Amino acid sequence: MVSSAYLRHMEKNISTEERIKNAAKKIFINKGLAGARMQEIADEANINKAMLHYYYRSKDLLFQRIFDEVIGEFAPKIVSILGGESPLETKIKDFVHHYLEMLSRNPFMPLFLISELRNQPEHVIEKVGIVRSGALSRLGEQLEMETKAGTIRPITPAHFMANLISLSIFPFLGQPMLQSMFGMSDSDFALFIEERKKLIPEFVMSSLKPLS
Amino acid sequence: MVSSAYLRHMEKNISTEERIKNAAKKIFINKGLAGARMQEIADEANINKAMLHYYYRSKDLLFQRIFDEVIGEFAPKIVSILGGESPLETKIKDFVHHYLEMLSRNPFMPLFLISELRNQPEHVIEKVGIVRSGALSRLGEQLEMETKAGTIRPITPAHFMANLISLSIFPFLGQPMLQSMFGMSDSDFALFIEERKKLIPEFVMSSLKPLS
DNA sequence: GTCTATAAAGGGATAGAC
DNA sequence: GTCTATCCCTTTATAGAC
Repeated sequence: MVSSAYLRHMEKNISTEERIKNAAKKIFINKGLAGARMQEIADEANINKAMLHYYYRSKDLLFQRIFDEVIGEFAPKIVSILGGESPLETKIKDFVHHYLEMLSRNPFMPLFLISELRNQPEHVIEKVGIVRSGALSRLGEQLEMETKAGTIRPITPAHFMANLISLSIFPFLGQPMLQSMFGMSDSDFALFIEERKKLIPEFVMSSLKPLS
Repeated sequence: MVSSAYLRHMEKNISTEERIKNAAKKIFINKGLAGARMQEIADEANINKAMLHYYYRSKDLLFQRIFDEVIGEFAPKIVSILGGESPLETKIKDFVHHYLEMLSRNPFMPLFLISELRNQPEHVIEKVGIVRSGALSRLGEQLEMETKAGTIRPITPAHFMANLISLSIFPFLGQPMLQSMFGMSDSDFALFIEERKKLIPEFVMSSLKPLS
């Protein structure tokens, strides 16, 4: 038996906790751990500071929760796309399409992840599970197989991944720079990213094409 | 007439000011504006906190000085390489070689610049002078000319620059990630970057090659 | 110019009433 | 669960002696 008082309690509880998490995510992503202020998070969530500590005990714990959650949204897709059974070209297209789409909605996520990643790289890699899952070794075998078959030029998984990730993610990191340099408005930039959905796979594929 | 007392004074003055700047650069680059502590900078410079304020008045002013100076080291080379008269392939090679070399010595500079750039994008672009100098328009004309001559596929300057910068700079931003993912030691990573000096120009050139 | 001591502000965390 | 008030440590900045 569940009392209606209990239900009301849980509703409010969930709602406040969610509000805090959303507020904290926004502030942390924009300012980082060191730059974020508990007061700012509280204001964003329309509650007072004491509530933050009531629910999450400390700034560090709150941050850790947010950080892990963001990684959880960001990472598993990489593993499933790259570790899957699709042909190389499909993987490249899927990867680029999925991430440009996602980053268009969350353009500050890369800077946040990369900044804070430095403080706990091993924790993150473990949490992402890209190594543990074997996705990388399967990708490596795929690259090796295609090389032997003569369908692509030889390339190591590290360089392949570095190229793919660089081309997809960096433009969001350099967005202010690119917009200033080329006088792009926000909608220009959105169009620019849209173009890259086609351009990056072409770019990567043609660089892999064997020299005839 | 310049007294020897004055010279001693200036020597010490320059020396202390330099020491502060070097210390501040190191701390700011590693921790960012919000994460850096004046005490830490003072310790690094082997002086006391009061000196920092004596020379630079406030943390914000000290930061601004450092930030501008770092940009001054980083940026002009881009303008001179890309805005010059060399053939496209030479520009690509020069760009990649110069920046991978420089970033190998200063691997934290990209994160620092990109993080803090968000707070003052227009100031930076003006300071860099890449637009004002006309380097970008000259590069644009060069791309257009080569396209008309049929020596390369059509590409906009924005995408060209985005590709080149992404491939060169991102690996340093993602260094912890790449090292964890592929189990690279520091010297493995150095070798990885060394390989990219050849790989990136090949990669970019082959993607520009007209479809036969 | 350089130091010690201290003021002043900022910001994370807790106590206690409701 | 939520609020107000407050503690207290950290950090920036200044005063003042040398």
